Amino acid sequence: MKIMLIEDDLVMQDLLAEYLSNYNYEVKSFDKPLEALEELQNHSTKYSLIVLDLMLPQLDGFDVCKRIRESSDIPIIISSARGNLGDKVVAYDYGADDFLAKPYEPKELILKINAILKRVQKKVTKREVGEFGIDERRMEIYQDSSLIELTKVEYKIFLFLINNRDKIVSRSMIANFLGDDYSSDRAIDMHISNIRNKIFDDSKSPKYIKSVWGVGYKFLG
Amino acid sequence: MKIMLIEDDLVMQDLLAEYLSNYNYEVKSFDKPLEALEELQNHSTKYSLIVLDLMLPQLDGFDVCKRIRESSDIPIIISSARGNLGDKVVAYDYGADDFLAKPYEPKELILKINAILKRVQKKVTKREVGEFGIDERRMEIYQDSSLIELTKVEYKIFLFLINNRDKIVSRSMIANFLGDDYSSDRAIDMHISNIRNKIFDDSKSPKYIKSVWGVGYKFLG
DNA sequence: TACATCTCTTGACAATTTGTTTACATTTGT
DNA sequence: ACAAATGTAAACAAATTGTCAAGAGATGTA
Repeated sequence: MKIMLIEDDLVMQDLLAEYLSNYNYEVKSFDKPLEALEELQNHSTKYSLIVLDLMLPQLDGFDVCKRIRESSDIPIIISSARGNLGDKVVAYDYGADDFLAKPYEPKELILKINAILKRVQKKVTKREVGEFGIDERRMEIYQDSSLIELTKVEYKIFLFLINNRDKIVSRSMIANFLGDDYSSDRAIDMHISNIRNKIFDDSKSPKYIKSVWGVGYKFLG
Repeated sequence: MKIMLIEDDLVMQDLLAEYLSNYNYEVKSFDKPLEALEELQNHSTKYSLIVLDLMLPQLDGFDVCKRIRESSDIPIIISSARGNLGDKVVAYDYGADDFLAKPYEPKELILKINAILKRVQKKVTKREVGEFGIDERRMEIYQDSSLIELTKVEYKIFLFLINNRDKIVSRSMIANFLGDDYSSDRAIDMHISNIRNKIFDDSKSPKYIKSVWGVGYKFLG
């Protein structure tokens, strides 16, 4: 589970990152909100939750919150030294999911994170797309309620395709989604081929994964 | 994705052009607004977005904004050294999509561009032109709600024609639109011929794609 | 550690699909 | 009628994809 931490106080940043990592959360910290926003543009799906500090340089924290909401529904916990009611109201108004007044016990943060993730997980985990069932928490995909035995990379690619159903997804988008290291086009083709086999799809007359010549692949929803 | 940059400060121009190109945006810069307007008259469909600086010679930036809006809906981001509220209001009033007060971080510009394009993309995807339905996200064109199976180049050419409906489009404009490498006139004719077949059009008495002798082609809307 | 096993990537090449050119018939404008 | 422009079938060239098989990399286990 990956958490984005936006906090300009570097000491605080380290502290929280360390603390959260003890609870098996992977933390990526940003002290510059613009960089955080940029990261979200490209890799928003990587993060499960954002912890956002209000006192920031460059940009007002509320603004950051608003901007995140423009393109994503990731849960946001706002932390601020100003704990007055007005700030809280504004924060919720801008789409924040919870508010934490500084100073706070790290444990409080963990509790809130757990609570929110639990709430959200229930909603997000387990979905149905056509005849496929997706259980993100278990990293499992079912076809007509029977489990498809996918490897990790296959799972990720298939999930990515499903999440972009009917949209064309280029190989470089897939490679990018898989991580920062670039897989070759051929490697991705191979994964697609293997996935197709496992879901009994046929590249010539595909029912699920269509090749878009010269562009990429498309999951037919 | 191509962006038009209207900015009279040449240093700034270069800086931004370079920066944007790092984000895979192709930039065409203009320091003279009149030239920009002229370019838009002829090739407005090439551009996805305009970044317009207010402090310009010859013509007031607001005026430029207004004039662009007379003939096109391309998103406009206005950047200006005067960041006061009045300017902002006027800018929005003239149809600008966003406002950026100088000095600003290039990153902010990127974020705004991404945000706007995303917003617009959603709206633009799926349109109807005559009996044709266009779904740009899926890269698909339908005729009377049945899918036309076009190749990549055919798709691009047909889209280009549709986007210029009732306007005459020369072969060189098409070649230019396709990319930097030039296709021969004959090759384009061939594509047109193939498209015509797929949409059941007849070159002799065309219902959709008319040849304009000595000039090019025209999509009849 | 050493071994078996599973996973991922790569090279290679055939099969396929797409794009361009050639060649010639046809049409158009003067 | 003539030259220039267009239409298109067919041949050709180029690009992309599918997948086998081999090997590199991980992971688990005795």
